[in-house]
Amino acid sequence: MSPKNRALDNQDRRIMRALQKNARLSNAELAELVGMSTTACWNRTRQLENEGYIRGYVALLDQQKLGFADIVLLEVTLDRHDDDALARFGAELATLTEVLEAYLVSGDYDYLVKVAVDGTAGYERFLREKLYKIAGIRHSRSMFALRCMKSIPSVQV
Amino acid sequence: MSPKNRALDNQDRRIMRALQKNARLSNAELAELVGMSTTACWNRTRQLENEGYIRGYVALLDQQKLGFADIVLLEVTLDRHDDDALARFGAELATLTEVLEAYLVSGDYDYLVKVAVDGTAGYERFLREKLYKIAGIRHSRSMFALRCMKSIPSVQV
DNA sequence: GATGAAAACTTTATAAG
DNA sequence: CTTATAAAGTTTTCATC
Repeated sequence: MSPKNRALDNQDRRIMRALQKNARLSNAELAELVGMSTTACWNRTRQLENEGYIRGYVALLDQQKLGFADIVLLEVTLDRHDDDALARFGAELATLTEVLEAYLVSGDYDYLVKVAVDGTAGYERFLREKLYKIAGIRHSRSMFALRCMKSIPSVQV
Repeated sequence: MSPKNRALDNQDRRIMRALQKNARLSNAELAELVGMSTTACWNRTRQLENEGYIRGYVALLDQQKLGFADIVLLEVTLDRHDDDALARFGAELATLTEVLEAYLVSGDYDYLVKVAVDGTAGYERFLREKLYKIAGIRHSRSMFALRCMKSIPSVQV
Protein backbone atom coordinates (compact mmCIF):
# COMPACT_ATOMS: atom_id res chain seq x y z
CA MET A 1 0.00 0.00 0.00
CA SER A 2 2.62 2.54 1.00
CA PRO A 3 5.39 3.02 -1.58
CA LYS A 4 8.79 2.00 -0.33
CA ASN A 5 10.85 5.17 0.01
CA ARG A 6 14.57 5.20 0.49
CA ALA A 7 15.84 6.57 3.76
CA LEU A 8 16.95 10.17 3.48
CA ASP A 9 20.25 11.12 4.99
CA ASN A 10 21.38 14.41 6.46
CA GLN A 11 22.73 15.65 3.17
CA ASP A 12 19.38 15.06 1.44
CA ARG A 13 17.68 16.91 4.24
CA ARG A 14 20.11 19.79 4.11
CA ILE A 15 19.60 20.16 0.37
CA MET A 16 15.82 20.20 0.76
CA ARG A 17 15.97 22.63 3.65
CA ALA A 18 18.13 25.02 1.64
CA LEU A 19 15.94 24.83 -1.47
CA GLN A 20 12.80 25.30 0.62
CA LYS A 21 14.18 28.67 1.65
CA ASN A 22 15.64 29.65 -1.69
CA ALA A 23 14.99 27.72 -4.87
CA ARG A 24 17.21 30.02 -6.86
CA LEU A 25 20.49 28.85 -5.35
CA SER A 26 22.97 27.75 -7.98
CA ASN A 27 24.38 24.26 -7.60
CA ALA A 28 27.74 25.73 -6.59
CA GLU A 29 26.14 27.84 -3.82
CA LEU A 30 24.02 24.92 -2.66
CA ALA A 31 27.00 22.55 -2.55
CA GLU A 32 28.96 25.06 -0.49
CA LEU A 33 26.02 25.60 1.86
CA VAL A 34 25.46 21.90 2.54
CA GLY A 35 29.16 21.02 2.53
CA MET A 36 29.34 18.69 -0.45
CA SER A 37 31.26 18.61 -3.70
CA THR A 38 29.40 20.16 -6.61
CA THR A 39 28.94 16.83 -8.42
CA ALA A 40 27.64 15.01 -5.34
CA CYS A 41 25.28 17.88 -4.63
CA TRP A 42 24.10 17.98 -8.22
CA ASN A 43 23.42 14.21 -8.28
CA ARG A 44 21.53 14.30 -4.98
CA THR A 45 19.39 17.22 -6.01
CA ARG A 46 18.43 15.58 -9.33
CA GLN A 47 17.69 12.35 -7.45
CA LEU A 48 15.42 14.13 -4.99
CA GLU A 49 13.57 15.68 -7.93
CA ASN A 50 13.29 12.41 -9.85
CA GLU A 51 12.14 10.42 -6.84
CA GLY A 52 9.52 13.07 -6.19
CA TYR A 53 10.70 14.35 -2.81
CA ILE A 54 10.98 17.76 -4.42
CA ARG A 55 7.63 18.36 -6.14
CA GLY A 56 8.59 21.58 -7.83
CA TYR A 57 9.80 25.14 -7.51
CA VAL A 58 7.40 28.06 -7.21
CA ALA A 59 7.41 31.83 -6.77
CA LEU A 60 5.72 33.16 -3.62
CA LEU A 61 3.80 36.38 -4.12
CA ASP A 62 3.14 39.16 -1.63
CA GLN A 63 -0.52 38.85 -0.64
CA GLN A 64 -0.64 42.33 0.86
CA LYS A 65 0.69 44.09 -2.23
CA LEU A 66 -1.79 42.15 -4.37
CA GLY A 67 -4.71 43.38 -2.25
CA PHE A 68 -5.30 40.19 -0.27
CA ALA A 69 -3.75 41.18 3.02
CA ASP A 70 -6.13 39.28 5.27
CA ILE A 71 -6.66 35.59 5.88
CA VAL A 72 -10.05 34.24 6.94
CA LEU A 73 -10.64 30.66 8.02
CA LEU A 74 -14.15 29.58 7.16
CA GLU A 75 -16.04 26.48 8.29
CA VAL A 76 -18.99 25.43 6.18
CA THR A 77 -21.76 22.84 6.63
CA LEU A 78 -23.82 21.82 3.64
CA ASP A 79 -27.51 20.91 3.39
CA ARG A 80 -26.73 17.53 1.90
CA HIS A 81 -23.83 15.23 2.63
CA ASP A 82 -23.88 12.84 -0.28
CA ASP A 83 -20.69 12.37 -2.24
CA ASP A 84 -21.91 14.38 -5.16
CA ALA A 85 -23.00 17.45 -3.19
CA LEU A 86 -19.72 17.50 -1.24
CA ALA A 87 -17.58 17.13 -4.37
CA ARG A 88 -19.51 19.76 -6.30
CA PHE A 89 -19.15 22.31 -3.54
CA GLY A 90 -15.41 21.68 -3.32
CA ALA A 91 -15.03 22.04 -7.06
CA GLU A 92 -16.87 25.39 -6.97
CA LEU A 93 -14.68 26.62 -4.12
CA ALA A 94 -11.56 25.67 -6.05
CA THR A 95 -12.49 28.06 -8.87
CA LEU A 96 -12.53 31.12 -6.58
CA THR A 97 -9.46 33.40 -6.65
CA GLU A 98 -9.75 34.16 -2.92
CA VAL A 99 -9.71 30.50 -1.90
CA LEU A 100 -6.17 29.37 -1.11
CA GLU A 101 -7.00 26.05 0.55
CA ALA A 102 -10.16 23.98 0.88
CA TYR A 103 -10.46 20.72 2.79
CA LEU A 104 -13.32 18.33 3.23
CA VAL A 105 -13.04 17.59 6.95
CA SER A 106 -14.29 15.28 9.68
CA GLY A 107 -16.22 16.79 12.60
CA ASP A 108 -19.02 19.31 13.01
CA TYR A 109 -18.43 21.03 9.68
CA ASP A 110 -18.03 19.68 6.16
CA TYR A 111 -15.46 22.12 4.81
CA LEU A 112 -12.60 24.14 6.17
CA VAL A 113 -11.62 26.90 3.76
CA LYS A 114 -8.73 29.38 3.85
CA VAL A 115 -9.58 32.60 2.09
CA ALA A 116 -7.48 35.68 1.26
CA VAL A 117 -9.31 39.02 1.17
CA ASP A 118 -8.82 42.75 1.67
CA GLY A 119 -10.24 43.51 5.12
CA THR A 120 -13.77 43.03 6.39
CA ALA A 121 -15.09 44.92 3.36
CA GLY A 122 -13.33 42.48 1.04
CA TYR A 123 -14.63 39.54 3.03
CA GLU A 124 -18.19 40.82 2.92
CA ARG A 125 -17.83 41.13 -0.86
CA PHE A 126 -16.42 37.61 -1.10
CA LEU A 127 -19.34 36.19 0.89
CA ARG A 128 -22.01 38.10 -0.99
CA GLU A 129 -20.62 37.84 -4.50
CA LYS A 130 -19.00 34.44 -4.41
CA LEU A 131 -19.57 32.09 -1.48
CA TYR A 132 -23.30 32.68 -0.99
CA LYS A 133 -23.88 32.27 -4.71
CA ILE A 134 -22.90 28.63 -4.35
CA ALA A 135 -26.02 26.60 -3.57
CA GLY A 136 -26.32 24.14 -0.70
CA ILE A 137 -24.77 25.95 2.26
CA ARG A 138 -26.60 25.27 5.51
CA HIS A 139 -24.33 27.11 7.90
CA SER A 140 -20.96 28.79 8.00
CA ARG A 141 -18.67 30.27 10.60
CA SER A 142 -15.76 32.64 10.00
CA MET A 143 -12.56 33.23 11.90
CA PHE A 144 -10.45 36.24 10.93
CA ALA A 145 -6.74 35.62 11.28
CA LEU A 146 -5.60 38.35 13.68
CA ARG A 147 -1.95 37.37 13.62
CA CYS A 148 0.02 34.78 11.67
CA MET A 149 2.50 32.97 13.93
CA LYS A 150 3.76 30.55 11.30
CA SER A 151 3.15 29.81 7.64
CA ILE A 152 5.29 27.48 5.58
CA PRO A 153 4.24 25.78 2.32
CA SER A 154 5.70 22.36 3.18
CA VAL A 155 6.93 20.58 6.27
CA GLN A 156 10.45 21.32 7.56
CA VAL A 157 12.70 18.32 6.99
CA MET B 1 -1.48 53.92 5.76
CA SER B 2 -1.50 51.60 2.75
CA PRO B 3 1.58 51.88 0.52
CA LYS B 4 0.88 53.17 -2.96
CA ASN B 5 1.44 50.28 -5.34
CA ARG B 6 1.65 50.66 -9.07
CA ALA B 7 -1.12 49.08 -11.09
CA LEU B 8 -0.13 45.71 -12.46
CA ASP B 9 -0.86 45.03 -16.10
CA ASN B 10 -1.61 41.74 -17.84
CA GLN B 11 2.02 41.11 -18.60
CA ASP B 12 2.98 41.47 -14.93
CA ARG B 13 0.20 39.09 -14.04
CA ARG B 14 1.19 36.57 -16.69
CA ILE B 15 4.79 36.59 -15.47
CA MET B 16 3.71 36.02 -11.87
CA ARG B 17 1.26 33.30 -12.87
CA ALA B 18 3.95 31.46 -14.81
CA LEU B 19 6.54 31.72 -12.02
CA GLN B 20 3.97 30.61 -9.45
CA LYS B 21 3.69 27.34 -11.35
CA ASN B 22 7.35 26.96 -12.22
CA ALA B 23 10.05 29.14 -10.71
CA ARG B 24 12.73 27.37 -12.73
CA LEU B 25 11.74 28.84 -16.08
CA SER B 26 14.62 30.58 -17.80
CA ASN B 27 14.03 34.15 -18.91
CA ALA B 28 13.91 33.00 -22.53
CA GLU B 29 11.20 30.39 -21.77
CA LEU B 30 9.25 32.84 -19.65
CA ALA B 31 9.40 35.55 -22.34
CA GLU B 32 8.12 33.09 -24.92
CA LEU B 33 5.35 31.89 -22.60
CA VAL B 34 4.06 35.38 -21.81
CA GLY B 35 4.65 36.72 -25.32
CA MET B 36 7.24 39.39 -24.63
CA SER B 37 10.75 40.10 -25.82
CA THR B 38 13.45 38.69 -23.60
CA THR B 39 14.64 42.13 -22.45
CA ALA B 40 11.15 43.37 -21.62
CA CYS B 41 10.42 40.16 -19.76
CA TRP B 42 13.69 40.34 -17.89
CA ASN B 43 13.09 43.97 -16.82
CA ARG B 44 9.54 43.25 -15.66
CA THR B 45 10.55 40.22 -13.68
CA ARG B 46 13.37 42.09 -11.91
CA GLN B 47 10.95 44.95 -11.22
CA LEU B 48 8.38 42.59 -9.70
CA GLU B 49 11.11 41.17 -7.47
CA ASN B 50 12.47 44.57 -6.47
CA GLU B 51 9.06 46.03 -5.75
CA GLY B 52 8.32 42.99 -3.59
CA TYR B 53 5.42 41.51 -5.56
CA ILE B 54 7.51 38.37 -5.87
CA ARG B 55 8.64 37.54 -2.32
CA GLY B 56 10.90 34.66 -3.25
CA TYR B 57 11.29 31.28 -4.87
CA VAL B 58 10.94 28.05 -2.90
CA ALA B 59 11.00 24.28 -3.41
CA LEU B 60 7.79 22.42 -2.55
CA LEU B 61 8.33 19.03 -0.93
CA ASP B 62 6.14 15.95 -1.11
CA GLN B 63 4.46 15.64 2.29
CA GLN B 64 3.44 12.04 1.72
CA LYS B 65 6.92 10.82 0.82
CA LEU B 66 8.29 12.60 3.88
CA GLY B 67 5.87 10.77 6.17
CA PHE B 68 3.41 13.64 6.71
CA ALA B 69 0.61 12.48 4.43
CA ASP B 70 -2.27 13.82 6.53
CA ILE B 71 -3.44 17.32 7.33
CA VAL B 72 -5.28 18.08 10.56
CA LEU B 73 -6.91 21.43 11.32
CA LEU B 74 -6.86 22.13 15.00
CA GLU B 75 -8.72 24.80 16.96
CA VAL B 76 -7.34 25.68 20.38
CA THR B 77 -8.63 27.80 23.27
CA LEU B 78 -6.24 28.86 25.98
CA ASP B 79 -6.79 29.30 29.70
CA ARG B 80 -5.63 32.88 29.61
CA HIS B 81 -6.12 35.46 26.90
CA ASP B 82 -3.60 38.12 27.79
CA ASP B 83 -1.18 39.22 25.11
CA ASP B 84 1.69 37.39 26.68
CA ALA B 85 -0.01 34.01 27.01
CA LEU B 86 -1.29 34.20 23.43
CA ALA B 87 2.10 35.17 22.00
CA ARG B 88 3.97 32.52 24.01
CA PHE B 89 1.67 29.77 22.82
CA GLY B 90 2.07 30.86 19.19
CA ALA B 91 5.84 30.96 19.54
CA GLU B 92 5.83 27.42 20.95
CA LEU B 93 3.63 26.17 18.10
CA ALA B 94 5.98 27.74 15.56
CA THR B 95 8.86 25.57 16.77
CA LEU B 96 7.02 22.29 16.02
CA THR B 97 7.95 20.46 12.80
CA GLU B 98 4.38 19.27 12.25
CA VAL B 99 2.90 22.78 12.40
CA LEU B 100 2.65 24.28 8.91
CA GLU B 101 0.44 27.25 9.77
CA ALA B 102 -0.74 28.83 13.01
CA TYR B 103 -3.08 31.81 13.26
CA LEU B 104 -4.36 33.74 16.21
CA VAL B 105 -8.03 34.10 15.28
CA SER B 106 -11.23 35.91 16.20
CA GLY B 107 -14.21 33.86 17.34
CA ASP B 108 -14.82 30.95 19.72
CA TYR B 109 -11.24 29.70 19.60
CA ASP B 110 -7.91 31.46 20.08
CA TYR B 111 -5.80 29.55 17.57
CA LEU B 112 -6.34 27.78 14.29
CA VAL B 113 -3.44 25.46 13.53
CA LYS B 114 -2.67 23.39 10.43
CA VAL B 115 -0.69 20.28 11.27
CA ALA B 116 0.90 17.62 9.02
CA VAL B 117 1.10 14.09 10.48
CA ASP B 118 1.19 10.43 9.47
CA GLY B 119 -2.33 9.14 10.10
CA THR B 120 -4.28 9.00 13.35
CA ALA B 121 -1.32 7.30 15.02
CA GLY B 122 0.94 10.19 14.03
CA TYR B 123 -1.63 12.69 15.22
CA GLU B 124 -2.01 10.98 18.57
CA ARG B 125 1.78 11.11 18.92
CA PHE B 126 1.81 14.80 17.98
CA LEU B 127 -0.86 15.60 20.59
CA ARG B 128 0.73 13.55 23.35
CA GLU B 129 4.38 14.37 22.73
CA LYS B 130 4.14 17.93 21.51
CA LEU B 131 0.88 19.86 21.75
CA TYR B 132 -0.23 18.72 25.20
CA LYS B 133 3.24 19.46 26.55
CA ILE B 134 2.59 23.13 25.94
CA ALA B 135 0.99 24.63 29.03
CA GLY B 136 -2.18 26.70 29.05
CA ILE B 137 -4.55 24.81 26.72
CA ARG B 138 -8.15 24.90 27.95
CA HIS B 139 -9.81 23.12 25.07
CA SER B 140 -9.05 21.90 21.56
CA ARG B 141 -10.96 20.47 18.66
CA SER B 142 -9.53 18.58 15.68
CA MET B 143 -10.71 18.20 12.12
CA PHE B 144 -8.97 15.64 9.93
CA ALA B 145 -8.71 16.69 6.31
CA LEU B 146 -10.48 13.90 4.44
CA ARG B 147 -9.86 15.34 1.01
CA CYS B 148 -7.95 18.37 -0.23
CA MET B 149 -9.92 20.24 -2.91
CA LYS B 150 -7.44 23.08 -3.35
CA SER B 151 -4.09 24.12 -1.95
CA ILE B 152 -1.98 26.93 -3.38
CA PRO B 153 0.76 28.83 -1.51
CA SER B 154 -0.26 32.28 -2.74
CA VAL B 155 -3.28 33.85 -4.38
CA GLN B 156 -3.78 33.44 -8.14
CA VAL B 157 -3.20 36.74 -9.90
C1' DG C 1 32.40 9.48 -3.43
C1' DA C 2 35.89 13.84 -5.45
C1' DT C 3 37.92 16.70 -9.21
C1' DG C 4 38.35 18.54 -13.76
C1' DA C 5 36.81 19.99 -18.00
C1' DA C 6 34.01 21.04 -22.16
C1' DA C 7 29.67 22.43 -24.63
C1' DA C 8 25.29 24.52 -24.35
C1' DC C 9 22.66 27.59 -22.18
C1' DT C 10 21.43 31.60 -18.93
C1' DT C 11 22.09 35.75 -16.69
C1' DT C 12 23.12 40.33 -16.63
C1' DA C 13 24.43 44.64 -18.79
C1' DT C 14 24.70 47.63 -22.45
C1' DA C 15 24.09 49.67 -27.12
C1' DA C 16 21.22 50.99 -30.87
C1' DG C 17 16.80 51.01 -33.96
C1' DC D 1 9.29 48.83 -26.61
C1' DT D 2 12.31 45.76 -29.71
C1' DT D 3 16.58 43.28 -31.54
C1' DA D 4 21.39 42.37 -30.99
C1' DT D 5 25.69 41.60 -28.72
C1' DA D 6 29.00 40.15 -25.25
C1' DA D 7 31.20 38.75 -20.85
C1' DA D 8 30.54 36.09 -16.81
C1' DG D 9 28.38 32.53 -14.69
C1' DT D 10 25.56 28.10 -14.62
C1' DT D 11 23.91 23.67 -16.11
C1' DT D 12 24.65 19.39 -17.75
C1' DT D 13 27.34 15.58 -19.30
C1' DC D 14 31.23 12.81 -19.15
C1' DA D 15 35.87 11.05 -18.21
C1' DT D 16 39.15 10.02 -14.51
C1' DC D 17 41.12 9.50 -9.79
